[in-house]
Amino acid sequence: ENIFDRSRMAPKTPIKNEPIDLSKQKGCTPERNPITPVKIIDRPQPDPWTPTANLKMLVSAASPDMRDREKKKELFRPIENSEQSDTPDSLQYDIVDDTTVDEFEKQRPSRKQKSLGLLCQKFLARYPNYPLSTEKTTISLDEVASVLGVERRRIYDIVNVLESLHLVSRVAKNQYCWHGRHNLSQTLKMLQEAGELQYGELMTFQHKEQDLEYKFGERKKETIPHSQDRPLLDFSEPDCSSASANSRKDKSLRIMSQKFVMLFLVSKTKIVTLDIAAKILIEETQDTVDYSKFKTKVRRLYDIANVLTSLGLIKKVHVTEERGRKPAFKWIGPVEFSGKTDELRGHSPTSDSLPERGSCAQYQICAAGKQRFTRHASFNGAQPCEGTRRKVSSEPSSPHQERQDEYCSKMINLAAVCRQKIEEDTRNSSITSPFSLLPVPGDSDFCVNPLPQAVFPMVQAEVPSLSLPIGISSQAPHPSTPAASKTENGKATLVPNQPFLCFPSSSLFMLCGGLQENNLSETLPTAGDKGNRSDEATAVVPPAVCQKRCSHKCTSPSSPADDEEPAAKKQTIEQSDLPLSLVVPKKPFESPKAESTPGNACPSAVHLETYHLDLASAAAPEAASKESLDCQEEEKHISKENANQPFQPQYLYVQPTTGLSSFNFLFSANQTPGAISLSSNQLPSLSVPCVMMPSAALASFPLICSPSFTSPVSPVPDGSFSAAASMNFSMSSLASTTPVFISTTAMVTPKVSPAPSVDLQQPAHPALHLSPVLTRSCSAVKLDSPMCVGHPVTLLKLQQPSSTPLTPKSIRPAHHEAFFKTPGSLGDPVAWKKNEGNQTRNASSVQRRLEISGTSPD
DNA sequence: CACTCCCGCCAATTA
DNA sequence: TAATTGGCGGGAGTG
Repeated sequence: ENIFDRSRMAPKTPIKNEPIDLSKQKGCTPERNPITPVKIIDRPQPDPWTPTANLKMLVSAASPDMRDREKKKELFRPIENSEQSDTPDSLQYDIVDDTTVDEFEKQRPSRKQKSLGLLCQKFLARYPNYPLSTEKTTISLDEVASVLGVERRRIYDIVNVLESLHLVSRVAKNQYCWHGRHNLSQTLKMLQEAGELQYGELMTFQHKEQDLEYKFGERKKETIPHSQDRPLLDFSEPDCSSASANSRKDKSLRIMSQKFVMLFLVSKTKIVTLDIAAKILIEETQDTVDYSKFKTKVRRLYDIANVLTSLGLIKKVHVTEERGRKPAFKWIGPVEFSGKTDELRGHSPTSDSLPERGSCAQYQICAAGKQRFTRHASFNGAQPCEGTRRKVSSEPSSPHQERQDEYCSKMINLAAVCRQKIEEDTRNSSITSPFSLLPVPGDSDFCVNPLPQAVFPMVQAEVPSLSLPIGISSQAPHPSTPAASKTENGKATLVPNQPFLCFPSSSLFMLCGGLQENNLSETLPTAGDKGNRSDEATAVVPPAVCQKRCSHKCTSPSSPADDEEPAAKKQTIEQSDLPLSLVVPKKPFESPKAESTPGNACPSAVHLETYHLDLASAAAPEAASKESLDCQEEEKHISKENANQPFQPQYLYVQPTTGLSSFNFLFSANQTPGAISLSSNQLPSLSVPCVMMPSAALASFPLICSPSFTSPVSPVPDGSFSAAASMNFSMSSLASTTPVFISTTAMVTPKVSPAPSVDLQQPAHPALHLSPVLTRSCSAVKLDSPMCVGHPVTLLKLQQPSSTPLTPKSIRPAHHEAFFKTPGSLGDPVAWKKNEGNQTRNASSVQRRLEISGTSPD
């Protein structure tokens, strides 16, 4: 019977008949494959496209479960219909169905004919876009596979993407329920909202959207979610998905698909380049990014894009950048989604759940698979771009703002991703694996002191703030591997005008004074990283060590408080519930500061995170240091005195940990007055404007303080140190390997004795790499002694010359461009490949990823 | 050669 | 334990 059906079909769309790959099914003998001798040769498999082959397939498919037989029959009919419909869609493809293709073609179906997009079209043709609500259409994978003449694997690809958009839902093994597009708008709306939360914030700063050719321009809408919104997103229930849902499955293709769609929805231009999307996705998913990962992501994106294209949601385009033409996809689906939500919900039960799922999906997704890492961070929309951008631009060479913009946009995206991750992690941690978050008390190796109040209360409403669960933030403890710290090149550079410091290497963070008058008392819990998946590693690391480091370096008292950890955990957990709600000021950020400083205008949202240290570098001293920072029981008070230059943004740089997957956070120190205050208080959340940067970008940079700062960190009385201490980011860690500087912005006062301060403007120390951009006036000091306590203002971590082996590239001074660029932007994948030195971790890896152009500052 | 992305191995999950 | 799912990446097809 089947055969007959098949045969009928065949005639209709001979061409289209895909080559069926029955081979898998059973031993189909290579019977006659007239057509593709080659393959045949290779494999004994029969050629699919022949009717017989098809029959075989069908039979084989059917046999397994006769159960669906009837259904199949039904299905088949539709299929026939579908075929006809198929072709039309093909429009999207340049390819054009060459339906005209000769029969030869038929025989040897070209790749295009076997494309996933085409297959998807056929698949879709089988089902009505808007099925009657009354009738539920079930989809049998076996059937479909056999009917379409493909392996099931391919069907999974399609179904997974469709499922991410809720066009179908899995009801049982081998069974999917077709919902059609009724809920599509709702789903998209949800995704858009979610996307805005995640990515949209970033958008704020793209004022320049115009420039962006293809970047994401995001909407700045005020839509920024409030903490409240979160609940919506809440992934709280992974459940939503069908029973099986939680599995890793939620992890990849489905999630990736949703995120990919979100990018489009959030993008002003509605155009997303593949590489950017891939990077974003990678960031989310992976700690370590390497070229192969990138390639894999791209492959997956093609898969997804093909399906979305078939759905008529996107189409392929090319964006032309300076670098050249890049493949991209443009959203051609609906853009505005008025709230139809009602409808959505109304739909089938499965569908009902959908909305939730959709919202949560993203988060869930992440959460699902990865508990291994824990990161906590929350951040709001960032507005950093400008600052960042500027910096970048500051570079002498890069005149192209456009690019920078792009970078910014990319970064934004990345940041969003990071945020998402963090959230997820947080969630997870709270939910599932708290441990991951916090080291077990016993374990605590981390120097981190959980600040009881890790949380920062938000001070200023104006600034978009994030609230982090305190615990989370506080926890930073994880064993950091000293090695890691070493690995880094400590390059510290100060950038004139820019108040922030960057620690190139992994674990550093910077605080910059410069807060405005407001005294910010910050407790930066940021450090908390925990051992991620590498808990083990962390565990391994003897706490003592950490402490040592801390103590040793950190003059600051901060000691890893193991004890605290428990508390921290608790907090964390609690907080987790809290969520990382993002508080976003609805207003666009216009912090006065920003205004004041044109360049830096972007107010940044603060992102706090807790990273876990890289496992790899088990002992990340830095981490410790970070924690230590937090640790500092004291709250850090950073007073910003520089009223004068209120606006220069100051950032705290948090070293990216693996968990973060290479993101660096910069917290702006100087916010609008009072904007940031981190108090040791229990405030669960902290709102700080910050900028998040892809670590990669940072990696290459040795940023440092901006001299511009006139007023150093608030001189906290003894706190100065304390301040410093507060800042102290676990200096210990820093100290361990890399020399850190803390200095006021203007100058580095190297407390560190060894090296006298360097003149800012000089590029400097050989040791340091100053990015060209930075070059302006940067002062870098090398300190042998890791820490400089005295000045609260800036910490610099200098590279140690030899400390870690750097790859040549890593060594290179990064361009300013590099700074912002995402790895992908950089271009050569090749660079990525380098990652061999995993140990170097993020920083190194990042650097590798990124191509840093090597203009060495020398 | 770069871009696409098919194909199918094989691990993770489920039943 | 077998079957279902689906991550993943080699490497082929296409331009």
